[in-house]
Amino acid sequence: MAKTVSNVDRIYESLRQMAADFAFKPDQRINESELALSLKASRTPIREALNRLVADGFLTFQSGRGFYCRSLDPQRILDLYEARVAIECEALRLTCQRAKKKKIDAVSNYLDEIEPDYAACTDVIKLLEMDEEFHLRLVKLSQNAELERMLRNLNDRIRYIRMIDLKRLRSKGKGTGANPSLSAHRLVMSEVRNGKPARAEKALRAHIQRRREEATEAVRTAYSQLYVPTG
Amino acid sequence: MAKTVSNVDRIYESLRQMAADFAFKPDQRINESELALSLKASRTPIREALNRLVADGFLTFQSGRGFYCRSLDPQRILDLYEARVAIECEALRLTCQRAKKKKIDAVSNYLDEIEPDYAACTDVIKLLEMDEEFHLRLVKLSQNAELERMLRNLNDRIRYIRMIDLKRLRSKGKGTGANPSLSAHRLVMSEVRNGKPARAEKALRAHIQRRREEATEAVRTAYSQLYVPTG
DNA sequence: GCGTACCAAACTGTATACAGCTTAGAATAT
DNA sequence: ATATTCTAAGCTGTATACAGTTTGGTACGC
Repeated sequence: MAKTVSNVDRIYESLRQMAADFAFKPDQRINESELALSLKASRTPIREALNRLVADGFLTFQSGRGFYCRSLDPQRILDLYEARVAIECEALRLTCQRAKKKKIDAVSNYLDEIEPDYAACTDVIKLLEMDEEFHLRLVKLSQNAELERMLRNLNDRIRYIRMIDLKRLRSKGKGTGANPSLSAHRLVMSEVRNGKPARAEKALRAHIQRRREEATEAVRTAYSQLYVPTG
Repeated sequence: MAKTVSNVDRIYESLRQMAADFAFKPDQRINESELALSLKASRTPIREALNRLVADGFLTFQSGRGFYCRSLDPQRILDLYEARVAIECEALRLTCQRAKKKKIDAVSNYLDEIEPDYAACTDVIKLLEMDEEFHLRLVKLSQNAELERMLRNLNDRIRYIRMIDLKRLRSKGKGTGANPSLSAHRLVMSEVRNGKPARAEKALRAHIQRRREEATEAVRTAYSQLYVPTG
């Protein structure tokens, strides 16, 4: 009957969601009292949660001036994509070294399972969730908890831009049928199953790199969306 | 005349140092009131700092039960070494792609500069500082702020074990003269300068891997040191 | 018109109080 | 002796108060 989730956890989750979605505009000062009011709590737990978000890379903190939303700097976004490559490719390498065949097949099966949804899905958020889930499962195969932790953090911080990017892709090439990500995922898995770590890594690297190249444009779009009159 | 560093920053730094040095024993519950007394502050800023340390991976948090020191699990330490490989090797790859020759040479020069100190140094802490500084400069060459941030965090969390490891190496092979790390560093730099990313990566990977293999034994030693009667 | 000094409002930083939960230990029953 | 319940001490979670700082605006001097 124990309350497993505390108030500060709830607040932290809310704020993280808000930060991920850029409910705070880039470089905007964050008003603690306002948040306390809207989240129905006092400033103390709010500040605790904000501190965690600083360490997560969502916010920055200036002594005496409070918390600020992270800036939306194209270069920093590119950095995040590169960090993803670092984490995911090393995980892939480790996976090829030591993952059980059964576990690998399970991830391949996951791709098969979601394929109908993935192909038909029009909800960008759902789409991104499935994509992240695949990449996360892939990294989990490495059996390295730290790499998994790092990927989760990167996903959180890069999600907003990836969402913008996906929206752009959909609106541009709508009705093209087969999703390019899905086939890229399949290619990676097939190389892993065949025990070709170098080829798998190359495929994964190319897959992420392709998205990375669109990031700068996505950041531009994100700005315009964040600053339109109607939220 | 502005006070650039706040109280909570001071507390955070103190606590991080304590956590890195395992002033809190693995899995030990952390008493906030005690800390407040010893750091001469109230519980509020203490808790803010503790929350940051949770996000940094130094502590864990259980709702209703407070903060706990991270456990000292050999597997988790091995994970950290693998994460280092991920970060540093990708950084190296990026460095070979885009770092200016001048900047690369500067890091090589840094190795030359510290060589006398490095060879003569008997202080394990200083030695580790120089080693970390080299690896950090190497990652900085990649011009990726995120990779740099990640390496700093990993260094903080792995430092204690690396220190134990270095102590063991020194006591075992004392008076052997040339330091194996230094020559490994030189090899990496020389491959980078020659524009051989694959060979540089292989050398760096092997260098970190060698330390990783000793980590389990170092954890064992760490345990025995942490739990001896006299601190 | 431009820059500076000053003032008030707003906000952050921290201490403190207290309610509620957790936990360890004593007392009791089996 | 062992298991169980109860109790009290200690600790965490959060609200609130207030001191000190930052900030934006206004009045004044140049």
